[in-house]
Amino acid sequence: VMILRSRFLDARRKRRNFSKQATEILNEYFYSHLSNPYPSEEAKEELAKKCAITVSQVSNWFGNKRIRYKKNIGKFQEEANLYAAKTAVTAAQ
Amino acid sequence: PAETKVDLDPNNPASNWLHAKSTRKKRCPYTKHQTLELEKEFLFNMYLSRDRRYEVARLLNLTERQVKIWFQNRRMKMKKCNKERPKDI
DNA sequence: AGGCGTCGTAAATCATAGCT
DNA sequence: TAGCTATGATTTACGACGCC
Repeated sequence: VMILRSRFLDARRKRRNFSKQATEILNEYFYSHLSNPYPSEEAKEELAKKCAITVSQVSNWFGNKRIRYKKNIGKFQEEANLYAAKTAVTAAQ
Repeated sequence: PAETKVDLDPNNPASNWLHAKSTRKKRCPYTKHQTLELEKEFLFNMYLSRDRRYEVARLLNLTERQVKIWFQNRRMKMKKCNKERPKDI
């Protein structure tokens, strides 16, 4: 039991960056909802499923993204353009 | 979500989304001792009586409001932990 | 009215993964 | 590999709203 407990706690402690695909999905949502980047609970659940992460992790990601974007919009301009172009292409199909 | 003043983003129209009020107190991390004592109290009871809150605040040199909010946050944390770990070990 | 409850969040801070 | 920074998670502090 103690071993399981410590193994579980270690697993929680060891943060891993999200996969490239997951980050892609989250960014697509963020930049296509830039005027109101607040996903509903349902949207969060869908994103969580698509990204294979938890709803809490989705909430954390949006919280961090909103504040960091706001703090330095210039730094994210390139990224914003990239995803804007991408969704434009998707929409054009 | 909260509603506040106009954004001071002169060049970016994209972010109209809001912020904390300017009157908000800056977050000030509690000391190890304060946190430890609060945790001990929480272990004893998750909800604080008015008298107990006054005592804890006095002992830890926090305001009663800070203690009240700490307990609210702590309960939310506990709820979150329980949800993400339904299987008990 | 008034106080304390939850819920969702902002903003600061922490911890460390993962580059250079 | 030593730093440094980017990134995910956690910690304070509220606003909005609910129920006595």
